[in-house]
Amino acid sequence: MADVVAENGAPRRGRPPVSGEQRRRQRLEISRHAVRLFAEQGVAATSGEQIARAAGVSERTFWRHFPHKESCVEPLLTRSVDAFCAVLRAWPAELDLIDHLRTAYQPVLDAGSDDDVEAVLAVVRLTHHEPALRAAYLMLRERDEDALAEVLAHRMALPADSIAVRVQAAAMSAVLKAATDDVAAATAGGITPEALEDHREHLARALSLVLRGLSDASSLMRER
Amino acid sequence: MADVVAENGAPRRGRPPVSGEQRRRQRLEISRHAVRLFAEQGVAATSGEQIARAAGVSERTFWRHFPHKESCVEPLLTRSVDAFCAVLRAWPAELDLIDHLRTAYQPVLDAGSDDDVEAVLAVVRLTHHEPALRAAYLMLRERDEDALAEVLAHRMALPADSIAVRVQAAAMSAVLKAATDDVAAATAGGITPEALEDHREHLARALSLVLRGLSDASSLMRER
DNA sequence: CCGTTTATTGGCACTAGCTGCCATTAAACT
DNA sequence: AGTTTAATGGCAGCTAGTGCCAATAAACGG
Repeated sequence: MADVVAENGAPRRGRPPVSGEQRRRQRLEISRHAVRLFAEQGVAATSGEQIARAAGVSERTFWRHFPHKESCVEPLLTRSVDAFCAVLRAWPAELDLIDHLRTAYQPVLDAGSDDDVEAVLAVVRLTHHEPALRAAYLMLRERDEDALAEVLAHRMALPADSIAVRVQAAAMSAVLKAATDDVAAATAGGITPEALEDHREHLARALSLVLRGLSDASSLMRER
Repeated sequence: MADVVAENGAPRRGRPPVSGEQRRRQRLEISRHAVRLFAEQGVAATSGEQIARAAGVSERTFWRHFPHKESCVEPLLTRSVDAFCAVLRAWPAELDLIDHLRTAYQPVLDAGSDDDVEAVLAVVRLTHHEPALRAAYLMLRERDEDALAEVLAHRMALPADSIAVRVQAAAMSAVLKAATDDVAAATAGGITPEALEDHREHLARALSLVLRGLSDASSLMRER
């Protein structure tokens, strides 16, 4: 029987490491419990032990999955930004961004179930009262900004670390953040399709405005 | 002799509370020691007790001044952004931003002594390896974004929470962040006047580009 | 100079977020 | 069953950070 081999050719033996996919699912599951508790009783009042118990794992393994308490929100949040990046990646070269978003972007919904959408919005709302969560949120957004930059770089046929791309990615990210804060506030009393519609339209308009202003990036390329 | 009275009219007695100015100076002084230690031996390896000892206060009062270890960098960093805001505030209505910056903006130098400038840049460099510091840095930038928004709102005669203003402030803040990261990297081996010149020119160009794109904000005002 | 009043400081105990270490269990293959 | 490696759980321990109270400092009026 053919041996299972690692990429480097060494024949693997013993229990195989858990797949990245499975690990992500585990983290996501814990994340859901953590966010629920955070929303119910606040971050400070929620202990790591409590989250671990709710998620059905030992405290020790909980800390192994999440280096800080606040990073519990990460798995939930990244999903929604990943979805946006995917939409961006699928943006046809000839189409106006605003039109592409109107047809391809389901605001936060791409992220997963309705409960997850509500959870994501709840976290965003929480970040306005919980500084620790806000910090984690901002860190996440900056990571996602890099992902955005890669997509833009590919589209503009420029290096991802060029100034033009970085500025554009930063501007888009800023718009995305503002729009997300808005929709979170607007849906505080419950999610309505209208609110999401507004959000998409709103976002599409602001984004294309930003891109229009920056698309003339040639003048930026002279620098350095 | 006339009694010292509080704003509400109640005659004040006993030891008066320390002035905000004095408090800020104290925090700044501690901040300098903390940043030096962070740079020398890393954040994790620097304990609150150590910072307190270096600054000549008890650990307890240290924690009273700074709720978290990482917030030690705040006093130093805010100074440089405050300086930028002041420059923005002094921006004459008829002048092009790029020209105004060329004459009025001394990159990070407005902030204080040469040592402080070096310290600010050192912190920015540190944030790239120390996640906790990065998070604090991002929080700070977001606070400063609000200050920026107020300046812009006044200039554009729009409410500070209007979408147009917020997007513009966010875009400017993003540019400022990227430029700051750049100059910090460029001066890693020592500060040269050329590097600062480049930085200013660079920043001025990117900023006016962003503003040009967004100055046509009327289309944004239709939303909502 | 002395008492009174209030603000700040320092000391100490204590909670909670995390980490390192080791024993135990689980999942593969022979 | 036996071996090998990965994941988990339990426990000790360390540090960041807080609450509480005593001590000191800075104002004032006598």
